[in-house]
Amino acid sequence: MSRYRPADIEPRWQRWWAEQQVFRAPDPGEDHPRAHLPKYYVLSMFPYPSGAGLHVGHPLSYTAVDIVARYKRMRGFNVLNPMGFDAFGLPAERAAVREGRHPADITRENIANFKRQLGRLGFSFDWSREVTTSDPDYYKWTQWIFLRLRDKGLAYLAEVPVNWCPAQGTVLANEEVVDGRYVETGDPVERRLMRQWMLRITAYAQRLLDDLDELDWPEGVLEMQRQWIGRSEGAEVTFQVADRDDSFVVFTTRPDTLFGATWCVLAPEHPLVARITAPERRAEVEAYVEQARNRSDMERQLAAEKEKTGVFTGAFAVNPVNGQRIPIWVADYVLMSYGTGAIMAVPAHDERDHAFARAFDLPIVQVIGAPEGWDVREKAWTGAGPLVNSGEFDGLDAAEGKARVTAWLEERGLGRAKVNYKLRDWLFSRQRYWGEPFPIVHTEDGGVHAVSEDDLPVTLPFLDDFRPTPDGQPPLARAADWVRTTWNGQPARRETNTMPQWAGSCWYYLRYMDPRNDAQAFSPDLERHWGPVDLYIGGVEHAVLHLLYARFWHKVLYDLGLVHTREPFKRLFNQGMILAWSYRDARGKYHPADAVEERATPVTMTLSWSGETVETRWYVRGTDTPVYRSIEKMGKSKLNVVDPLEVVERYGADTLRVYLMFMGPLEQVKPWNMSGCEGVHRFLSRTWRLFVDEDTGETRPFGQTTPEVRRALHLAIKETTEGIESLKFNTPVSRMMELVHACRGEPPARQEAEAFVKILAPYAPHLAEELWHRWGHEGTVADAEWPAWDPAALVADTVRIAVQVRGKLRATVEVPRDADRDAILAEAKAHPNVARHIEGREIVREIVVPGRLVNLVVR
RNA sequence: GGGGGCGUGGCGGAAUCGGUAGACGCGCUCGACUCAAAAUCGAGUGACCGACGGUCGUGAGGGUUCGAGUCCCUCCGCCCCCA
Repeated sequence: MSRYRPADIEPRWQRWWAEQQVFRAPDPGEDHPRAHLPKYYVLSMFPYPSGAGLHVGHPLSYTAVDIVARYKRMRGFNVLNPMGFDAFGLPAERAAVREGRHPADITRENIANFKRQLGRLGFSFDWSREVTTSDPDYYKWTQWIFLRLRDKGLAYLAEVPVNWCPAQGTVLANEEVVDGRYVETGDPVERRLMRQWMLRITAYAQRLLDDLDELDWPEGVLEMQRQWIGRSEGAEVTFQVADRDDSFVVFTTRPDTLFGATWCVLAPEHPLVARITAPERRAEVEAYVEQARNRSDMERQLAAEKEKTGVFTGAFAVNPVNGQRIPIWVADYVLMSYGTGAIMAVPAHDERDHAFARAFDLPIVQVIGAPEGWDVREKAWTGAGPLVNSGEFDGLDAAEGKARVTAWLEERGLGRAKVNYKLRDWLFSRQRYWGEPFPIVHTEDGGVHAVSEDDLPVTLPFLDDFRPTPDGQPPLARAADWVRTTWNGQPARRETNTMPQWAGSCWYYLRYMDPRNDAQAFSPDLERHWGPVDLYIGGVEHAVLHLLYARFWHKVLYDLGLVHTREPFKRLFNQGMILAWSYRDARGKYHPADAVEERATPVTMTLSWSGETVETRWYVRGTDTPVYRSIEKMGKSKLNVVDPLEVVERYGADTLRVYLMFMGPLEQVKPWNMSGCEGVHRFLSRTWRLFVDEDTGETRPFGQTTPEVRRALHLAIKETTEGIESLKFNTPVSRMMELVHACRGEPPARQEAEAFVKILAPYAPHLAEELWHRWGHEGTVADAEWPAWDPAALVADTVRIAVQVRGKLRATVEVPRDADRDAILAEAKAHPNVARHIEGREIVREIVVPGRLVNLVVR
């Protein structure tokens, strides 16, 4: 072997790591040299094993996690770095219907493919802890946890509106419905009430909000979670319906503006609507309610931004503070699922109410003092000010006004202070086959019963048709023998809904701690040892739902005494998406990157899809068809997906890993550029050549370490150490490149060479392992001790000082490191170009920043 | 509409307790080696001008400062999340 050939080196070490079980994380108490070390738990969000296999986005976060894992291990930690598969889900079920195969077979094959691909990238996963959410040994415990939630009253059945597609005979997820149609087929979708399992996550709203404060998470994610939970403080106010013995409750964050309420609005679904609507208004109200019924909450709110719609019921309410009769309207921007499904409108001080008042010519009464000249009939005043037109409350500020009005209502039993959350309970059932069955049976008397723990797991029955039944029941209803069962001797039917894909990912990080336990979901002792996750890396698309759901389950388990921390993930980090060039001809047809070429002469083309005219130098190879080049998200349809194994075949896994890190900050969105791999590959080849004679293939003897190399090395150690700790993986690569350049082709002494290979090891583990063993080490470089940098080695004997005259750079001078102010100034002024600029002028100020610069201010 | 993030060479990016803008890499140019090519090595590479010097330059405009990519104000554009 002579040249750097990753194809020879990498598989060999991958095999060796697996055979030696180098990355198996021993449990405490095990007879293993690493068992007594302090733990460090790093976690990559586990993948959904899609049929498309890995794309370069997967190894991006896995490499970052792997670097941290290997680094922490070298720093003396017993590192847990597991991997598994989030294997239930719709795509496998769809593929099964399409291909006439079973989702379990498809999933098994996809997982095998993922593992084969992952195995080629040199990750230090502990595969002995692999979990798959669709495995009965795993979902047995997902079902078990569901029963614990049910025991605590956190799981219940409720009639809730779902997206029902009559043509497909199935319920659809919100994201599958756009403009009231199924996105794939265009079939109409309606809202239908169905009996569904719900999880009472709202019971944990305040804790989910409060405990965010203890987390080391990106600010953006914390903020998204806070907004999703959506806490607001205000009051509930009871309004009597005029001339009737009926009342309704509104939630408002502005009880201080109650005197300015000039009408109320009920949600179309509000039960009172039918009762209070005046006979002459009935037709119009019913038509409006019917039309609103089939729109999702989000659509309704979006539409309300553009145009206000609503109808008057003909009924009036009595404003409890001033006895005024105010009209009751119905409008679809008021949602039954938020607050109480009813609001009071204060147009003078709320922009949405103001727009509504203008649209329907409703009265506007000012109750908060606005700045001089502000006309609330023209524009709502939403700022602060004293209460006016509010009887005994006049003159109070907003905070006191809120408190006093609320207290007034409370004394009279007309209202009370209330905290409201946007967060809703979690719709936890799906009408799908490929998910966890509920461990629930229904008896004929309407009883709902948990399956006994001894009978878990409730396994999925075999089916060969995964469509809903013709009468609209979920696919599991097709398994008649499975559905029919008994409970305490009574005939019973199994629940035919399944759990959503989120279920399995709510607790997988716990199963990794004790993956083969068949008596418990996980042992509390092992959880006490390994938990919580120290570092969790994954895509920002899971910023809200997955992380909120997992936190919720964790808190429930905490309350059950099964986990010892309030939060599951101490530190969170999101990797940015990797984009890629795409090439489209004028008609919009995509061409793959290897079918296009760049030419010297630009040409203009008009893009049929946007009408834009653009200039391009790119053509379909060998033709005169110009193509438009742009950076887009990777996608099969765009023919711009980069397959990591293709990179591995061309350059090796080490190159892929280093390039992924070198591209830029981990969290940033950035485009893939294959020729960037070239540069990284050159760096690794240069490193190889530094230590291996290319002609003979022999390991070269160590040499002398020059001061320059020593300095570059310690700079690289510092940068790498600090970079990995702070998850800035890109600049350490630059420092290592500089180190190799500093060597000028001559190997340094053993100590420096080994230190270099140690810091390279987390990034390019195969190359590092190869050199480590060539130098006579028996064990893995992953067990070597992380090197320390010597601060004294970082400073050079002389420093270059910039010399500015009036803030403009005029020269640089080299001075001894310890030169004093006068010496630096003398040296600076002596420079001919500096002398030229200060000649004949008066120096009014001399600024000296030691080691940095001199600025001479002249007049 | 609300929240978060980002605008730096031909490209990815570096430098933010204010202190030489463009590290490192890609690309490009030139040179060495070679019959030649690949590979490798070396030099150069922000723009402009009267080039050992100078002017301009970090989305645009203004401000603070001896000094601003970095701090402050106004504006423009892009991305993500939510409504």
